[in-house]
Amino acid sequence: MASERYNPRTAEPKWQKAWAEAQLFETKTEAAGEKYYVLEMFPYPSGRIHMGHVRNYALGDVVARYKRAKGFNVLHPMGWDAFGMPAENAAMQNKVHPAKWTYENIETMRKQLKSMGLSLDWSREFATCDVEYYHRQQMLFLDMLDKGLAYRKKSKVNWDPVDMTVLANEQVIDGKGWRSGADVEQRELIQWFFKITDFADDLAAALDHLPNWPEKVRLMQKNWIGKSEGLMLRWALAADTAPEADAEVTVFTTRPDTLFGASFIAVAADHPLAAKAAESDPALAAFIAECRKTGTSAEALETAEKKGYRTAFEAIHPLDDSWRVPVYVANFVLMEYGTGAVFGCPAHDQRDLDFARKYGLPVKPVVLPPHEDPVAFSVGDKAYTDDGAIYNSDFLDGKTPDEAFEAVAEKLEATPLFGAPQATRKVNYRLRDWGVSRQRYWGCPIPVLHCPRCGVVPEKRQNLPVELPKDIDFDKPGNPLDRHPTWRKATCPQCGGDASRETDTMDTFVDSSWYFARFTAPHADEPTEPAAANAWLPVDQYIGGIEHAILHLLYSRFFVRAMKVCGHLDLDEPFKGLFTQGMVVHESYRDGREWVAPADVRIEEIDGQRSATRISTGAPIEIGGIEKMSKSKKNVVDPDDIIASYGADTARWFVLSDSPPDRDVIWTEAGVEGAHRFVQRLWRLVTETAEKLGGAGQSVAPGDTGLARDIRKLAHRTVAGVGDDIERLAFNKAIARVHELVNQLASAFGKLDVGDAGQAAAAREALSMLARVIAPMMPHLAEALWDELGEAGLAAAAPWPSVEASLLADDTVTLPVQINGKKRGDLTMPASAGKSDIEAAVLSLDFVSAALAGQAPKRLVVVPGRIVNVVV
RNA sequence: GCGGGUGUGGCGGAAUUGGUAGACGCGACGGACUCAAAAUCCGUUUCUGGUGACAGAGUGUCGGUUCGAGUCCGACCACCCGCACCA
Repeated sequence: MASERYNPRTAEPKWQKAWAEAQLFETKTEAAGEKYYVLEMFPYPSGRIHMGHVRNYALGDVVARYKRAKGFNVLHPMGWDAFGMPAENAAMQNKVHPAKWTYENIETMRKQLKSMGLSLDWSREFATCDVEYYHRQQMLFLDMLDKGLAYRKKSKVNWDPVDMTVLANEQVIDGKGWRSGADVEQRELIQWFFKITDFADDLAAALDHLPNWPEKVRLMQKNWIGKSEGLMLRWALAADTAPEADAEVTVFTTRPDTLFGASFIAVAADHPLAAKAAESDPALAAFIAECRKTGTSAEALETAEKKGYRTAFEAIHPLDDSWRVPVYVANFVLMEYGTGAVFGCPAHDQRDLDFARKYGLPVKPVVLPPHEDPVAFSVGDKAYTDDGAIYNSDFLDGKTPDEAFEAVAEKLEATPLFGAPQATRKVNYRLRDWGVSRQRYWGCPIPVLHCPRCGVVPEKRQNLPVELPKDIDFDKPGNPLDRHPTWRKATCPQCGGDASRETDTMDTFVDSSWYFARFTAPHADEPTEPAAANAWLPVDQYIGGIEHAILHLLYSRFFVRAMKVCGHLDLDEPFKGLFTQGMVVHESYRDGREWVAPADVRIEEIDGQRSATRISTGAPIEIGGIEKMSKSKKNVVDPDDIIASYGADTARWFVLSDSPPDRDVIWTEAGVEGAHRFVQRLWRLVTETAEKLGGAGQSVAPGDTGLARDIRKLAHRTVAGVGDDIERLAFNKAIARVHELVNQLASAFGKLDVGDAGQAAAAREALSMLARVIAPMMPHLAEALWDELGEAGLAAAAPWPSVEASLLADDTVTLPVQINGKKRGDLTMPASAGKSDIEAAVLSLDFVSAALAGQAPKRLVVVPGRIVNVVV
């Protein structure tokens, strides 16, 4: 019966089953059609999906379903980013094995995702904690080791002495471990690194060739890589101040053009020269110790005052050996960047200026701003960092800073100091190599052995995988692999003697750096099947949160380069198109200090004043801000509840409506209800009209006049518009168009004459188009409508409707007519009317001749198809 | 501090990139149907003045370019995001 309400609870599982049985979404690499790879960032199996997932996967599914309808061979896989700390935390807290916890979560979340009706190829599913997956990751590691892209070095880490583990920077809060609350120590450990800096230049340069990435993300990555070109510049220390002959200090500078403005050298507290000076100066030793202390808490640096300590050393100016500058140890110089030493030019660097003012050092300007008088110009408390003309600088006078840079570089490259060039050109990056060692259990074991005779030895490929032991205890802090009774014991592949396994596991960012490649051949013995990887990659449209703008995306870009070097694929960039979606946010509610979940709150509006009460007690509740859904603020809405009461289509439609997908979307109960009303309205419109039509209009060509033509125009225009909008990922606009179509069809169908075969056929065509146009967004309802309309097959397999171009053009155009730029009326003309026809018609309009009052217009602007402006 | 972005009705947001500002949705108000309610349908809804046709103002603020500016240019204000002693 057509008058029945649409019931998603019964309809949605039915269609999901039909899709699965038809294996509609299982992709064959060799199938017909141009390839299109849509991927959303795979989820961490935390337990349940949240609204952010719903939005992310709804966005991707629209693209996947639309492209499929357009005839592309679409790859749209799903998997699980399944290694990581929460599983270990759960193990410690609930005595459940990380594997069991993880796989149970995956089970739950897979079911939830399936209830969304996503067009995913589940046959390619994997979790990164599957042995089959991390086995191949270990192969990659060995390949990278072989190519010199993985190596070990000593590095400082944040060490939590209570949990006995290494913490990431984000896990250190105010110098304390986020879990234990213990003071975090800086420890030097030998760690594994990937040589991402080998590709620093390419990673930065290639960003310019990713036009389908958000500008913002490209910029963030560029800043992160932080390329700067400069000189390594050696300064001799004056022999009478230095403890040994030929002593020198090397600085890195990007501004050799300001060398004549130098007034001091500053070295980091950890610099060898500082240590040397401190040997004979206890006060300096104390200063260095103080720097180290404040150095650990990163937040303190922000406000920390620039402090320095003057050593006895003096350096000789590279361009004037009669000129000496003092050497300071300063708290603002970083040992990790450049050489750990800088020369200060206070006039043209704010930081150097602050320092110079504090210690009374000379401030000599050497770059003259345009239109400034060289005699009068001086620097106050603001350094001049812009372009200008070099002056006060001997042979550099009159040059631009760029020219002066070159001149200094050339001269000093050719000047020997203690038998080597005084300066060499050098490109420095902010980017550091990627430390991948984690002292944890639930990660991919690093497949190497430590042999007392042979040292660090890679495990043999045929001995892989190095599997995680299953019998593990989390009773004690520290890495369970370290204290496992037998797991570490192994045989050295080189000498056959006893050796012990590496107990570090890999950062989980490694797992997610190549999963998109694995999806192209998820069951291959090798990490990839190069032919499949090359056929499918790059990912045409990648969709995920902005929070991964830097690390995940940069690491993936690095991995593709490393995998190319190792012969696993032949690809320059992993993601051709990137889209970063906004968050799902919700109003928060609180009762005093306690946060209250939206489900427990009733909202009322009286005279425009919204107020909230707790449903159970009737107590008033304070309405808080609109914030990211989070458990701590309890402003979460469970997708399961929404799908159970409204259906997946309503949830999908809602998260796609209104807000542009790159902005935050505010979840509101009223909005969901509006979406659900629309679902029902569509159902009613289609079923009632179909019933009215009966068999009328079947296998008849739609009419081309009157109402039939009007109906066809509406439908064809919507198809064209929605297609454009989806291509541009403007789903909110696509939805507005569908609303418009439904509003207009509803009114047109009111006048429908079922006896007119042309009209009936036009109505049929419009409804069939409507079903296909909503299919990417509301796939279940689309199937139900498709079925009601008596169409063959599944809507999900139906091609995108083709548009008749003749129906997009108008026969007449209505031009707004302005007088002096203000709209005063309309003029309707045949679309074919020329400029002179329009001019004549405009001048004969009543309100135009009234405004002209017999005068000729000063100007008559006619933009055909757009507007007319009469200037009087 | 540096870099980037955004400011449009009560709210989320449109505006074909210089051409009718406010599409579409939410909310609100009015009406129809109903004994009544829900659901549904129809209408109104930027502000000010007017019963009204209509008039005036209006896209953060001030100025400019243009026949015409939400859109371009300059200055300022507010908010958001990223980076932060990177030499």
